[in-house]
Amino acid sequence: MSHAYEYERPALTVDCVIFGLDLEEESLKVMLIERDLEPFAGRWAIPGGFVRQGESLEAAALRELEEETGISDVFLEQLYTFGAPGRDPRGWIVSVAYYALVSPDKHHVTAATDARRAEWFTVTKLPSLAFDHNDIMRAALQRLRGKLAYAPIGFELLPRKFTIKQLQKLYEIVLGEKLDNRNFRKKIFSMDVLRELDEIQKGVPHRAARLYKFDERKYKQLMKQGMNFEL
Amino acid sequence: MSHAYEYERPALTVDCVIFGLDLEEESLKVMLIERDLEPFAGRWAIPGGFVRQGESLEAAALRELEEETGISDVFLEQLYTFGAPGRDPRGWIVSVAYYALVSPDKHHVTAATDARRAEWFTVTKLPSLAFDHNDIMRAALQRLRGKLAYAPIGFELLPRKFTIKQLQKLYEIVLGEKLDNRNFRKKIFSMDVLRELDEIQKGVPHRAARLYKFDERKYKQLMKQGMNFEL
DNA sequence: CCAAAAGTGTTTCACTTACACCCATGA
DNA sequence: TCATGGGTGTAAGTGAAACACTTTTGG
Repeated sequence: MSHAYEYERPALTVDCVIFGLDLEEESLKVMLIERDLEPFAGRWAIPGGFVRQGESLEAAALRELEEETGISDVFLEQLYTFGAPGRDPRGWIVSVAYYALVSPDKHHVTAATDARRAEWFTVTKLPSLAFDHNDIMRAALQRLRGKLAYAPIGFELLPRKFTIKQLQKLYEIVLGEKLDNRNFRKKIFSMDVLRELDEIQKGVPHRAARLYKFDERKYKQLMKQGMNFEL
Repeated sequence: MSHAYEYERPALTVDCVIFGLDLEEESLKVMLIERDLEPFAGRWAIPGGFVRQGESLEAAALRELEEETGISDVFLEQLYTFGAPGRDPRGWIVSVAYYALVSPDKHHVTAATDARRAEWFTVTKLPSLAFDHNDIMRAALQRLRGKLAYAPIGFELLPRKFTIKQLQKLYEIVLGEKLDNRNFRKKIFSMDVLRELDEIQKGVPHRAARLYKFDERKYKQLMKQGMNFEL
């Protein structure tokens, strides 16, 4: 590790897999951008862009997110860094991948500031993506599925006020398996991280469900006391 | 994402946290290198170096590992990428951190090819490290502890042939808590991923323990069938 | 009053935990 | 033969899984 300047330097990008939930059609979505330039013009890709000097990686990811989709203030976590030689035909480009979880409250979506098309795709029906973005997507899905079980990140995909059924649906959609509603309720209530609201669901043609929100304060408290979230 | 060349580029390094186990003194170790150049001359740091063009990140980490410590053929996994502005006073340097698990079979160690001092440190007694390497170390430890519980990576830290007691000790050392030996045995045997050898421990002044090895073949088989490793 | 989803209790079974003694070996 | 760690069985308790009916509301 002598001088930093003896070496060729890669270009550095961040790519951000943006997850959203469609509760109506009960599917997990990701936002993709249609490339207008070569290479891979016309192909869909994970939104991303170059990191600027003086900017942290996370800041770059947040900036790209905002610029390309108009989305801000979301859950964001670093995923993995992709640097295989040849992954980008333009040259040596290393990409730090992030994933974001966007609640339906914030699907202002498709509001890309530049002219590129941005669209939500159902994760089970993805087109073949540009670059090594299929790999990135695979990694992101694996991480989301894995982490959902032991970290309270699912709430980031729901509206701030949600019903237990919606929460259960979220788990069923992402994990791809049916869950027993009685057991699910017992488990989630036993963890004592939900705050029951005085409000109920509106506009449903049947009995309305009670609304809840995730009590982050209580969650952090319990974590300090050594509880562990698991679903 | 127009032209890759409009932007400043960071220098890219890999740093590799090397974990080893000392079964005699029952402690978890990491290998550190004493810096001979500014910045941080004389301080201890996580071994690492610049990524070369045409080289994958993992290949760079393996190369550095080999060059700096003489260690090869070990478990290696990407950890996290550190890119905070100002993390390196020499300029914009982004580092992809890896961690490696080295079995005592391979502690040829301290055989750094260049003149720098390399030494094993007990993780609970680390000096203050150069750059943001304290953060990297924290992340590596957290990952190791977390992953040990649900992935069979502990075996990477043991000799190829080991006793159940040694395996248990490993878990105790890394997780920092005593485990009940009867329950530990029951659990590990119930997972059916160990192959019992016809060999026993040598050179102990008491009853010799049976030796086992991790049966990776069987493990993969069971994983496909949906079993999940957990300790 | 009917359709549709919300919400609730109990039993069974498996797994985890806690705990103490005999066994085999080398010196 | 004794000291040292290796190795084993069982009972109690806890949590997960399986399962079906009653309640509420809007139309």
